[in-house]
Order: sequence, then C-alpha cells, then structure tokens
Amino acid sequence: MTEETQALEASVRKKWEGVFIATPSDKEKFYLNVAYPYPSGAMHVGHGRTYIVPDVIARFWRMRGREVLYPMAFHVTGAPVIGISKRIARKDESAIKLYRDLYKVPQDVLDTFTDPLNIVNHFSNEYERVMTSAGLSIDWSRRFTTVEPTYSKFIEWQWQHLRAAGHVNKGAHPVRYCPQCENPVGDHDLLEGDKAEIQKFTLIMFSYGDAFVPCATLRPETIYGVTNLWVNPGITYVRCQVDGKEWILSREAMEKIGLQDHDVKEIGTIPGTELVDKKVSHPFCGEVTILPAVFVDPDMATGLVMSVPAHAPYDYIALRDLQQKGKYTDIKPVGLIKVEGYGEFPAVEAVEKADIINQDDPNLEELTQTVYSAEHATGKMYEQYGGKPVKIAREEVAEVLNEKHHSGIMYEFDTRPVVCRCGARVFVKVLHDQWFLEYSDPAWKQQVKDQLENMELVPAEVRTEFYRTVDWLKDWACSRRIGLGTRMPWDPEWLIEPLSDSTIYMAYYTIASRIKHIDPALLTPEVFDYIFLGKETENLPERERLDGMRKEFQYWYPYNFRFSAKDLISNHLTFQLFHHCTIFPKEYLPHGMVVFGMGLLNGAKMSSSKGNVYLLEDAINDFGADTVRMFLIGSGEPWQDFDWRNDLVSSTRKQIERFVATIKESLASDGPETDIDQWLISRMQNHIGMVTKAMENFQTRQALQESFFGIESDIKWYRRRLGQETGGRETMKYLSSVWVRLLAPIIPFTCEDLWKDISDGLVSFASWPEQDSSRINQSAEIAEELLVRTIEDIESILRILKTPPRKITISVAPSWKWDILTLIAEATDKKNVIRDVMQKEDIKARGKEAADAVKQCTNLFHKLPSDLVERIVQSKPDEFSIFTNASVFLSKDTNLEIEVIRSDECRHMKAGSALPFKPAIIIE
RNA sequence: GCGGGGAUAGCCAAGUGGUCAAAGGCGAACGCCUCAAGAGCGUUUCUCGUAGGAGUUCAAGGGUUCGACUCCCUUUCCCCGCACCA
Repeated sequence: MTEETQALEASVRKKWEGVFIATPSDKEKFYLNVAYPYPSGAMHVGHGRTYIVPDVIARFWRMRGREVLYPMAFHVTGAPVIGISKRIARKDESAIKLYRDLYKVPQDVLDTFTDPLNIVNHFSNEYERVMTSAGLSIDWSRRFTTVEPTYSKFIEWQWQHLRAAGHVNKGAHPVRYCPQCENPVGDHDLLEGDKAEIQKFTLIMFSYGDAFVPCATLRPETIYGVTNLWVNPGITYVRCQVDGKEWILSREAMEKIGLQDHDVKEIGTIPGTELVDKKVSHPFCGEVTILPAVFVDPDMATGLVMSVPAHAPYDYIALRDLQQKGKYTDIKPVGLIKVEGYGEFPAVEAVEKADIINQDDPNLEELTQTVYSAEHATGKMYEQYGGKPVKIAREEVAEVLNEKHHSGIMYEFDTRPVVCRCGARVFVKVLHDQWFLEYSDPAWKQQVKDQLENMELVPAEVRTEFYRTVDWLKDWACSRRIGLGTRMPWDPEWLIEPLSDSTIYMAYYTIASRIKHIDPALLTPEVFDYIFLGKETENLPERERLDGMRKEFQYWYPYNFRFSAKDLISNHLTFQLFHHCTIFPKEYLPHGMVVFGMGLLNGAKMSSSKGNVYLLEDAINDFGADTVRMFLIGSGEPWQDFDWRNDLVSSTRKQIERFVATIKESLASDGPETDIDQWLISRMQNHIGMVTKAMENFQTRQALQESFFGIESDIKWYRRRLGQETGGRETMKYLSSVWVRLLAPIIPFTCEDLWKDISDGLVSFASWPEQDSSRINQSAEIAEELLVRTIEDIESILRILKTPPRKITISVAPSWKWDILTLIAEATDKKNVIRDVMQKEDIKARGKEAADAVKQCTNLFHKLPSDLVERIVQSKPDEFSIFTNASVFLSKDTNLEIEVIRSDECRHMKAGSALPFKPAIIIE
C-alpha cells in the first residue's frame, strides 16, 4: 500500500470515529448481525469476507435512509483457549510458532498467554482494530464478551426460561474421552481417528457357571442363531466384578467398561486357552461351546465374540476352518433371517460364491458389509423368532435382552485407534448427569419449522438443508466441566456449553451499551423479563434505564438478517431458531438469514494449523482496505465459495485508481452539454436500478459488476463518441455524484475521500441515488445501440478484408421492411407469421424481394434480444438521421469517408440487403 | 455411508427452453502511446473464413422437444455438514 493510500485511509477512519453508533430514531430500522468470532487467533482474509459482506449491506441500507445496526461482540466461552494457554505454558513448539510467527504476537504479550483470558482479550482488541481498519461500519459501543458478568446474567435468564419450558433435561451421554487430559475431546483435539464414530453395542450375557461372558454385538436379533462363542487362545482374559457380578472379558474391555457407567474391580485372570471348549448358555440359544479363533481382537469390544455362522461371514469362515481339520463337525449354522436373493444361510452362500479361502481374506470385510446391509434392508425374522423385519426386531430383541436377560450397552469406536493430541488413547466414556437440550422434541421442532416457513433465506437453496437439520437434530449435551463460560443457574457444577450460550445474543446487542451501566447484581431474571418480554414485576431496579432498554429492544427486534458461513447451518443457525422460538413472542422471531460460502487461499483450504492463511491485516497493509474489500466482493456472490489469489489482487488496485482518476477528471470537466449526454444520463438510470436491486438481494458481486464495470464501459463509449471534446459539465457532475455513491458501500474509503469534492457531509450517510425514470431517454439509447452494432459489423468486415478500404457506405432499410419486422414482432402466432405477412397486399406486390426480406427479418427477430426488438419496433428510430448525425464521429472513428444513403436510392447490389437496425454496409 | 449443493472457455463467473459462440471481470496476445518500462487506450482471445458468416462446444452418456447450457434419467468428479466443537 502506498503512503498516499495509507494517509487517505487514516484520515477517513478519523472522520468515521463514532459515527456508526446506532440510536433508535424516527427512521425505519435495519438490523443485521454476523456470527461473532472466537478470538483465539488473528483474522485472516476468510474472516474478512465474513464481516465485509454484511458491512457492504449495512452501508447500502444506511444510505437508503435506514437506521442501521451492525454490532459486534466476542465469543470467548469454551475450551480451546484453555488448551492453547496450556500448550504455551509448557512451551509447546508448534503453538508458540503459530502465535509468535504466524499471528505475530509480541513476545511480552505471548508471555501472558498462560492465562487463557489474556489470549481472548488480546485478540478481541486485535479484531476490533483490524475490523476498523477494514472500514467495517460497526457500532462498537455494543461490544461485549461472553464471559462478562452482565452477559452471564442474561444467559442465566435465558436458561431458566428454557428449563421452565421443559427443554433442558438430565441424562447420560457417551463421549470421546481422554483419560490423560481427563476431558472429553472433540474432532479438533484428535491426532488420529477423527472420523471414528461411537457405535452402540448390545452386550449379550452368556452364563458361565456363576459368571457372565459378555459378547458385544451390533445385531442382537441374531442371538437365536448363535452356535458357539469365539475366544482368542493367545491372550489372557480377566475376571472382574462388574456392578457386583462376575464377568470374564479382555483386559482392554474391562478398562473400557470401567469408563462406561459401571463399577469394575479385577479379581483374577484366566488364559484364553482355558476357556476353549467350555460351555456357556443363554436362554435364547441354549448351551453352546467356546471355540478358539485368532481373529478375535481383545481391543475390540469385550474380546469375546458370539458366533452366528448362518449370517456372519467371519463366523462361518472360522467355523469352516476348524471343521476342515475335522473338529467340531457337529456344529451346524442356524438360520433365522429370510433375505431376498439368499437362501437359508446368507453368509455361507456369500462366502462360497466369493471363493473366500480363509479368515485373512481381504474381501471378507466387504462381503460382511454386503450381507449385513442386505439383511438390514430386506431381511425378515423367521416366524418362530417373531417374523418381523430385521430393522424392527433388532430394537425389540435388544429391549427384551436388556430387561430380562442382563444385557447392557457397550460403546466402542468403529475405527481405531483414536488418539488425543496429548498422545494418549481416547476411549468412550459415559458422562452422568449431563444436561441436554431436547432438540429431539417434535413439538419444538415444529415451532422451528413454522418459523422457517416465514423466514427469508438467502440463497434459496439452503432452505431444504435447514428443514433437514431440524429433522435430524437429536438432544444436544449442553453442559461442560471444562472451559470458560456461564454456570448452569440451577446446577453450578456445570458450565453451559459454548454453542448453547450463543443463541439469542442478537437480542443482547440491542441493550448491550446501556446495560453496562447497571450493577450485574441487580440483573435478576425479572429485569430481563421486563426488558425482553415486557413482563412487569414490582420494585424493578433502575426503572428508567430498563425502560430505555425495553424501548431499544422493541425498536431493533426482530433482527432483519443474520449472516454466517454455511458450516453453521447444522448447528448454530438452527439452534438459535429453537431458542428464539422458546424465549420470544412471535413478533420478535428472526426475519431472515444469509448463508455464506467458504474461503480458499490460492486454491487450497485456509487453515491456521497448516500455515495456509493470509492475515487480513497483512492484506490491508499490502493492498489497502478498499482493494481488499473490492476483491473479496468481486470474487463471487456471498454464498459462493471464493478463492483469494494474491496474484489477482493487484489489478483490483488499478481499477480503483482508474475510478479515482475518472472521477477527478469528470469533476474538472467543463464542456457544453451535447446529445450524447442524454444517453449517458439515461444509462445511469439503468445502472442505478440494477445496482439497487442487486444490493437488495445481497448480490454484492452483481452490484459491483454493475456499478463498476457497467458504468465504466458506458463512460468508455461516451468518451469515444466525444472524441477530443470534454464531457458536459453538468453531466459529469451528475455522473460523479451518482457513481461515487453507488460504489461507497464497497470501497468506502476511496468514495468518502472523493465525496468531499462533490458534496457536504459523509458519503456514508449520503442518500442512495434514486432511479429517475424521467431521465431515461429511450431514443438516445436506441440510437447508440444502433451505432455500436453497426460499428461492430464494420470492424468485423474490416478485419477480414484484405484490400485497403477507402470509403464506407451505410445503407438504411426502407420503411416497408420495418413494417415486416413490426408484423413479425407483434404476431401472436410466431409459427405461421411468414405466411401471414406474405398475405399483405403491399408486401406481396414486391414479390421475391419481399419474400426474402420476410425470411431475413424473421431471422433477425430471433437474433436480436427480444426486449430490444420490442423497443425498436415501438419507437421506429430514424436510422438515416442517426447515421447522418453520427457520420463525423463514424468517419473519425474508422478513419474512412462515410456516406449514408437510403437503400431504395442506391443501386449498389449490397445496398438492398439492408434490414431494420442492420444497415447494409458497403466498403470499397 | 447418509444428507445438502455443485460441474459453463486459461481462471472467476452470468446464464434456467429459441434472445447463446455464450455478459462481465481476471489473465494472455497484438497494436497505439512512450527514449524505455509500467500505466492508459484500442483490438483479439473454441476452430475455420478475402463481407458482417459457417462449424463444433457448456463434466460424460442417454432421453423429451421443431429447438436444450437450460427439462428428465444414469454415471463420474468436486465442495459443505454428519454433533458436543468453535
């Protein structure tokens, strides 16, 4: 960025200090907000777009005379910064590198990062500073963080309402858990296994004397087909007391079970070999033998497997291997499921058909999948086992087993290993006393769906995704042990989960600047009930202030639009609807949402951990804020993914410079007004209309295209038409004033600076240009259109002409050809129009010439844009005088002599081919 | 795997039945300007063409239609989400 730009931006920033503070007024309001950032690191250009797009919209509506509120706050609740501060405290290389080198945190500040609050405080300030330098017209007086006592009071109030509405309930919940960190771990905390899902196994308890041998299965309905158990003879199993009963299982399994809501105590060991050939029993399959098998993994579930050879390929293979050695030949598969396309023993058939040789065959895994999904999809239990579809039987059998036959649940990952960032193995742990938000509640879901029905969603395609998310949402565990945040008001052992505390804060913005002046201790639920719900209670404190807040809330709410990237559809954006529906009355429910695409950097995903980021501040320093803004806006519509490419940005800078030069030149212009001015002014009306419409629809890229390149190309033509002359004084003034205002939302620094030479006040608050239909000059536009098209044709001919040209003759079509075109254009029956036209006496009289003309005109009709045909047919431009008037220009432009004639007054054979709006061109 | 959204010229992207060889921007080439470079301006940028035209294109294949980038079906590939995490 040049020093000049730097100085300009600094001076404009000064002018903007404090001016974007939004205060309720007589004007209509426009309240937009964005998902607030979690300030754990520096902003990159991807964040930049997230906040710049809404800023463009905010600036647009401000200029259209709305009272605009664009607030910002910081989400500092949650666990990530705690991990970061720990890593920095223990001098973790990669963490320090990231913060010191990439985010450029000064060493003395970095030293304070051992306290997580210092991290978020530091970056909150950075965010505000960088956002300001990007020109965001944010009302900073409403800034807050989510750990301020005042905000916590607001959260407590919200949660009491949620609980009163019956949406918060207690339960147990399986989570990924790191024993070393003593904390649940999320995807981003994992070194390995981030795709692993928690599977819910049913433990089938086989009796072995007084002890249980638990086998874990995903298919409890197959218990009827169990012919034996599998044990790994190579390992040593443990005997332990689980909830007072003796179990035999692998050591690994014992440790896992211990995390899953069971009281576990080891009492001895038993080698796998000792279990071989022992009998176990279960009421559903009788007495079966334990057989040896090497495929049994002690680290998978219980380390003991029940065998259903009729329906499980692995089991069948293992059994076959033994039987081929002449052992256990009395064991026969027991079929229990009828499957389309298979006989009595699907697994047996599948294995034999696929020529599986032994237990190590790599195809076995896929084969198992095929058989399992076939059975799940179309399988039906045999009559003696209930006759129900597998899908249903599975649930029912599990239930019976749980209730009457000591079965339980064991959770296990579907892929392993799962490893925490700290290096330790991650297990499934069942957390007790978890609080849940019951998003599964159908009635609550319905409220959200009803609200979605009334909402404006941009782009329209996201609507189905929202509905699907609502359907798909299950209960959400909303309490945490670790992290920053607000405590559950009725159970202070727990913190409120960070996504759950950020659902209605848009309402808090409306009062954020005023509530700061009240002692948090006074902020009882009754206070918020009054502010947000208008519910009176006696002896409310600070009544005057509360009234002010109540008024302000009523003025701003509901918000008009919420902006966010599309990855938040499946959680935050939908959660906030649930919460709004519960807390607020109908008239305060959200009005609309705009969903953004994602950002790429030089074609690759932006990722701080991989170092593939470009900091917004660096971008602004390198190119200037307006260039960054214009590039981001121009790279795609908000909902499209965009790619920041350093190599393409610098041309944006040049475009802005070109714009500035044009405006300065225009303001200095003092020529007389000519006919062509009418055209330019007319075109401007067009652009104003288009830009306004695009902005109203959040099509910021379209708005930029129209306001920048659309106008620029008109100016090019205007200048070409003027030749050496200077532009008309008044026209140029008008153009400058309109153009600067149209671009002000996108490149506000540049426009603010230019505006001081155009009018008083700030362009940020200047009125948006109005389309003035009285200044639309149809005939001027048509005349120029005709000239442009004709020049294109002339150039096209000159290009392929080898002989040097001397003179151009333009021959315009006679009026009877215009009649033909008009008839064609106005005909309702386009198919038979040729015949109908030829019926006309005066046309018919012209014979073949007319027939050809009809054909050509039909052709022309299809080739020209339909709105243009309509306009020219209506106004019937006088082509002869248009070309005559422009002949000096044409002659200069082509550097050739120009003659304009009427085709019926010329004998040149080409002259007769003239058509309406497409004169014959004769170059000699 | 499941759900949602996509695939248009070197790149970004507009375009939902004839107006389309397909807007606009970027990039590139050439010309003008200049001592020169850059900027600026102009032209070109699927192929062919000594007259404004013709031919082949809009992921691939098939279909509907007088006519498809646009509607339907199938396939391939890409992006987003799949949860306790911001």
